[in-house]
Amino acid sequence: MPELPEIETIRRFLTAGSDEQPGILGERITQADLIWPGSLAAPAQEEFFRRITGQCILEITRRGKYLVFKLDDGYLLFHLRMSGDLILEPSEAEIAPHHRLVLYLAGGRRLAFNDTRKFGRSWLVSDPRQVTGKLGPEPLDPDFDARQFYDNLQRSRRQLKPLLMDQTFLAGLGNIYTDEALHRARLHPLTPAHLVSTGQAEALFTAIRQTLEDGIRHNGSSIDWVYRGGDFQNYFRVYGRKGQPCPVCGTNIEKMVVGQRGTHFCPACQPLKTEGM
DNA sequence: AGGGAAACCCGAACGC
DNA sequence: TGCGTTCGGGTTTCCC
Repeated sequence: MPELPEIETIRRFLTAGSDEQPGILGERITQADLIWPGSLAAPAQEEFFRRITGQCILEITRRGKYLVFKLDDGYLLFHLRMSGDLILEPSEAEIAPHHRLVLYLAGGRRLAFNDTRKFGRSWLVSDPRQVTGKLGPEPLDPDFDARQFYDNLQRSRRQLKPLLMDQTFLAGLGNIYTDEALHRARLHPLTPAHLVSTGQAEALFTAIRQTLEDGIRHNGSSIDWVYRGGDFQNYFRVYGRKGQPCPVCGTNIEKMVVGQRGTHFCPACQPLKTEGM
């Protein structure tokens, strides 16, 4: 389930390649095959085929959980949602189950958008901001600092967990890394944002960055049957560890539902701060 | 404004 | 073993 570190891992792989094969920068798209039309959010199919064919992939960047392919003319964006993946394979390989969109490259390879649950989407647009325009700041952006983060927290009375997962507040955190970052910062998921002190905001800011950087360093997490390659799942402090000891204090990790999401935390390390405390 | 829920999906895990 | 049921997870949309 790709969050920022997993998306970044895929981005780096497609850009720089691996020991086995080079990346795809500079490759020309010779043909596109839309296997499940629902995976294309925009434009309409005919226009998509007309505009994508013959274009070169110049650059691959990331904005929040979106992958942004810069083409000769326009941008191709992917959101992998829960179960999506981008796979590089020989053009003559058999179309695997759950392939939704495939782009044939001039060099004899094929980029496949594979998505078991059909949640993922792609867009071909002239300006990526048409898709990513409402996203909040990038947590790893050097120009974004703890002070701005604190100011943003001050403006909200929402619970930290849903707020951090709100992509218009901060771009890139999903359920897993949010739980991990809150534990690292010793903040309860239900803490009202405006009650977070400057010191706590700084700790949370640092925790978010460290959690994401650790995830990226480990090439992301490979959980479920989805994305494979990373091993950060072996270093989770709280996520999926209900009933197991907190790595800091040994108290059993608890699980609750916050904003309809499974939320893991240590009741001892992350006490709930309320108004008046 | 913000919380809750439903919808979109399907494989895995669970219960019997 | 095999069947039916429940669950999860990112985002959008709708309702209160």
